[in-house]
Amino acid sequence: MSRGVSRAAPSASRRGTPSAAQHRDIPQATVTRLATYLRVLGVLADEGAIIVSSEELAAASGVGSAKLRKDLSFLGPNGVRGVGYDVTRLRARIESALGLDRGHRVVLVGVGNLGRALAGYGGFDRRGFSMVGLFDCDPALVGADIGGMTVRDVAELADACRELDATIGVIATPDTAAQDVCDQLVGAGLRCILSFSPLTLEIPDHVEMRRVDLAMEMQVLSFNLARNEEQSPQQVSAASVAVGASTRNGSVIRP
Amino acid sequence: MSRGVSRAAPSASRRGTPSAAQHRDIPQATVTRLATYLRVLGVLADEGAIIVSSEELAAASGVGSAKLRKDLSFLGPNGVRGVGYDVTRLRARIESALGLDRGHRVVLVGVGNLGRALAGYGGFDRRGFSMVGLFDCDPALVGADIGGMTVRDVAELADACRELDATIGVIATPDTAAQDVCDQLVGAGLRCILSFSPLTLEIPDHVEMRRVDLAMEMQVLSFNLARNEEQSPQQVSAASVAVGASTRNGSVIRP
DNA sequence: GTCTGTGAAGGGCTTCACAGCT
DNA sequence: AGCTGTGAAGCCCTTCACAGAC
Repeated sequence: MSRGVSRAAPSASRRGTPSAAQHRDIPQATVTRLATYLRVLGVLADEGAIIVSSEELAAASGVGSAKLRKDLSFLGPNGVRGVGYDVTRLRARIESALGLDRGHRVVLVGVGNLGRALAGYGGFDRRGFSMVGLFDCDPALVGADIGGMTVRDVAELADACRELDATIGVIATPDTAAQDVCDQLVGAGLRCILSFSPLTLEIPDHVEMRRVDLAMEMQVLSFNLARNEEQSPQQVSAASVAVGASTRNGSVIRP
Repeated sequence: MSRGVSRAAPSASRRGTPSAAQHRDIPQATVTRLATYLRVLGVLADEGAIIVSSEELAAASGVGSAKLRKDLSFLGPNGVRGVGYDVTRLRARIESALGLDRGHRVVLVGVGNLGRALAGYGGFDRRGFSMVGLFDCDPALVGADIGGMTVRDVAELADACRELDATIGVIATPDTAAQDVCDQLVGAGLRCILSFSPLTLEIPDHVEMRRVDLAMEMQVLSFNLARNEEQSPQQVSAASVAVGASTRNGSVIRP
């Protein structure tokens, strides 16, 4: 994930100012789940919930309640003992911790089917991201209007990133173009890249990159199936078919 | 991730027959990386590589060499000391371990932009999956031809799954339809589901599910950016910009 | 009594360093 | 001499159980 120079030193664990020990000490695994809690809280808020307990929020998020409380405790005290968490307050707290209150501006490169799916995905705006630029190298697509935005030529990419003040770049191009696009995004000063190419793209250490590899997800799924079948060899055991009560709409407090 | 009944007991750790201790004891984290190694080995094979060392394969995969060797050791001895790994043999070994040699048959529900991107994604066939059915509920889409396949009505889903002998179901529908489609897939006997809905879908314990949440990936990215900026406050340090030598095309042995 | 926040115990994964084979 | 395979040490994360606030 880092180009050259043996693994970026994992040192750096002493806090700079005692004021903002916000980000550093949160485990990576917790960060991933915070994003989940945030989404669930959004649903609860839409339903009009005001207070939610760790048990309820955990169930709706698919984790254990102890884990959830531990996760939230990294952000400092958030709830009221004997009562629960204030939905609105907790949401704001997590958003702030994840850095979503800074209004990220996203550029997307590659408007094939995947790119179009991303461009049209309403979930981004709702979660603090705004799509500010679409790019492609296909002359037939440049100038086209997709979801209210005009597709620009990828040749303008680097300049446009600066001009648009983009903070996140998304690569949804064919594999052959991925590294080149990546280099351009990095060259333009972007430090956050989300790639849908299965290739291991090379980036300098200061750039943060996440990769979503669709085929890989299926492969992991395939393995887990094999593992499960080993456990319960032939047939699905009757016990595991009997499902418990759904946790949808628990006893969340409403106005 | 499991519906009802407090967490499936994590017991079950004794091996059944000593013959096939293949699947059980492989750590989840290792499984994820095996999928990565497999892809990289594919590239190496295409380039004509015959033997590869742990150092080279690790670098191309973006992990440390010790970790790679440890990962591979879970599959038994695979290499030759003092030499390296036989590319073809190792590939076959990993494919077998991941259960990819059983020829998974995939049905895809929801052929919007995302669904189309998945249907047209060449990477699946190349990695042991074949798309056998496309479904949608939109009458305007049913009957349409996408990538050589005819879109069928989602009403036929359950029957078609059995008839097509599908082993993996992919949900690429809007959120509102996700749980319903999921229930149908489970009802038809599928035990492997890949969902692109951010919702926490409810499934019985014997079904394996993976979720890809695009907005969540961006949120995690956002946090990591914030963390990095705390480390090197204002400007990118000059040291981290200096990138080392690329590891592309190392000294892999060719014919 | 109820539900949060947290120290402590436990388990799993990573890293190290080297024994062992070619 | 070179590279794999692996015990052992260390670290991170999860889980448990309960103290503490309301």
